[in-house]
Amino acid sequence: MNLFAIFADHLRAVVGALAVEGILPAGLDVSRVVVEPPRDPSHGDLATNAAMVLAKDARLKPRDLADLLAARLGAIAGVRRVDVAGPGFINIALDGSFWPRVLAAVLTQGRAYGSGSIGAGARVNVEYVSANPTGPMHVGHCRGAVFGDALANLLAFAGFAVTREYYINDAGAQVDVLAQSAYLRYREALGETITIPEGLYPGDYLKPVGRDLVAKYGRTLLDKSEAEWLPLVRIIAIDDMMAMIRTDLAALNIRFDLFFSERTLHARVGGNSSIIDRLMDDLRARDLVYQGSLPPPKGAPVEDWEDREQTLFRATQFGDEIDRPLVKSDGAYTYFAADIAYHKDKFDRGFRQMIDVWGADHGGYIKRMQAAVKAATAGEGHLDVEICQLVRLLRNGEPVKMSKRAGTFVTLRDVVEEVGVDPVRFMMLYRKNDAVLDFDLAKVVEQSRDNPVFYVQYAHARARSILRNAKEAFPDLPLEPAAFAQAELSRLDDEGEVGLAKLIAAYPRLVDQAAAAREPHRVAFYLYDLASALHGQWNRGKDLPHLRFIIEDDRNSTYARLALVHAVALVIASGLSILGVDAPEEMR
RNA sequence: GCACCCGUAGCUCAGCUGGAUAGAGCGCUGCCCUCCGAAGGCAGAGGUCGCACGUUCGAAUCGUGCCGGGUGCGCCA
Repeated sequence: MNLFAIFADHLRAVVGALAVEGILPAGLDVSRVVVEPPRDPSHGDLATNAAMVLAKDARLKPRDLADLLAARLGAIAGVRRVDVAGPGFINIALDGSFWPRVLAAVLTQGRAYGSGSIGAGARVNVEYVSANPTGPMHVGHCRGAVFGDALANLLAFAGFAVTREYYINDAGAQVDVLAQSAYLRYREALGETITIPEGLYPGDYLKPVGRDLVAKYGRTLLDKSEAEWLPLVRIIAIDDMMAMIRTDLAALNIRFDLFFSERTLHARVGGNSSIIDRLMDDLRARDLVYQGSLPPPKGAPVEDWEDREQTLFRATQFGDEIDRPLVKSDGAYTYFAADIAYHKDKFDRGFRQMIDVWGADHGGYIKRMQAAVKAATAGEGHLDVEICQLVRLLRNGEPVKMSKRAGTFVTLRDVVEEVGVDPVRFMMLYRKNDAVLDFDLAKVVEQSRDNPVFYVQYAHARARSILRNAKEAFPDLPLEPAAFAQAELSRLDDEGEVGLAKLIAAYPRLVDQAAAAREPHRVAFYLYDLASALHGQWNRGKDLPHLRFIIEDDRNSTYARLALVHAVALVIASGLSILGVDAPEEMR
């Protein structure tokens, strides 16, 4: 039950009816009409810009059109008053019976409240993390992982059919380096003293891989040439790295529907052409690939630039700034070529909408990838790319020093173990994804108002606590969700109570908008507001005892307020579950 | 040199896709526990929305140009 959507429908019906009657021209474009909560609550419950947006096409003055619309809107059941204000705003005030109806809907729908409006079951593929399988995940991966996961949750809640996908970069040179590094650890596990040369991965996390290789192959790999052992070692190493990454992700409560291997794109089984080969054939057939050379970048001089003929994709035809290479000088495909094939594969698996979550350092690749998707899917596929900016890790305001070479980089697991999943997830989402984020290890575990994670969880715990206490005061009151719908909700007429009801009524719209904008942080900020309203109402009961949620000698008012509290708890729990954060029964 | 992101209160940030008097936390000042969880709440002070033009009935939001910060810029991944 999205109040704002309902009134948007009412409005379209009114405009349609006026057109039928010949009062307004037919076919007015209502796409810019919005129904939203007015910024100032004294203006009413709903506001619309309809008159101002439609005035020009209707050939009426905004105020006159507003009067016309207002008269019709005033006739709708549940509407108490309609005003025209300012340049032509239409403000709608609902009568007191309306908020109880919203609450009743929440209590009936339970956790389904707010879900499923805009997705309409459309399939969406969300690809995120996709960290190289060459080591444990570090903090840098954390934000993209949490953002992608929460975005997927949000879209699923908004009614999309979401597939969560991880792209394993297991085909490039870096996994050969991984295999070489693992082979050294294998020899080490067999008793040799090793030194790890520059360019290989020095981390201790490869020692277990060495032991796994001994367990599987004994000493037999020692006699083989590199060309022979490398593929064998590579498989084990990648499997072990992916197992480690899955464990890291599990620590953040993140799971994927599909891990897609880049290697499968390159594979030529039984002498057949690979998926990338077939993509290239397709692009060539449509004259989107050619042999040519690129101009050197202007400005910043590139050392040892040499003009070179290469295989290029006509990215400029699809909005990119320059054509992009698909084949390396050694004849292998570029990462970009594989990536095009991968996205084409997603499209062929039935995804018209694809969302990729990338780190800030990949911002320069968005245009070429979108161009490629357009080209490879003949314009039918659509790729959105969400960029997660850097995270600056702090401790009490001081930057945490990290150096990969010194082995002092902080892993994702370190952070989760130090502060816990909930603070990590919430704080990573309590900022727009395209803004740099400061993450202070000391502050996020503080249990105070400074810490929004705690503040929101506390509101939920407080609501649950009220319900527990009510059970003692009124042992015979039925506190099951369904029974609450029988409460006399019209007793909720205090402004603080109505304020809470209005916030609850705004939740479905918020979900729609956050999903459409791909912005899970809006859910986090909304929850903060809702928590604040609950804490506020609680404290009003300190000064004004008749406003307390539990009134010992007023069973009916208590019951209505418990229904409200229960609805608040439901919505907080719902929002937190989108963020992947726990909604605790009590704080410890 | 070019592309993308950011610039809002002393600090850290929201601002509902162009609406009405720009909001919150921290910090500062002053209040509120014999009372459902004070791990909380209320009030006050504090802003030329980086700058300048432009579009519009209406701009923090859209366009153009500057200024400042970040990321990236032929075969790597």
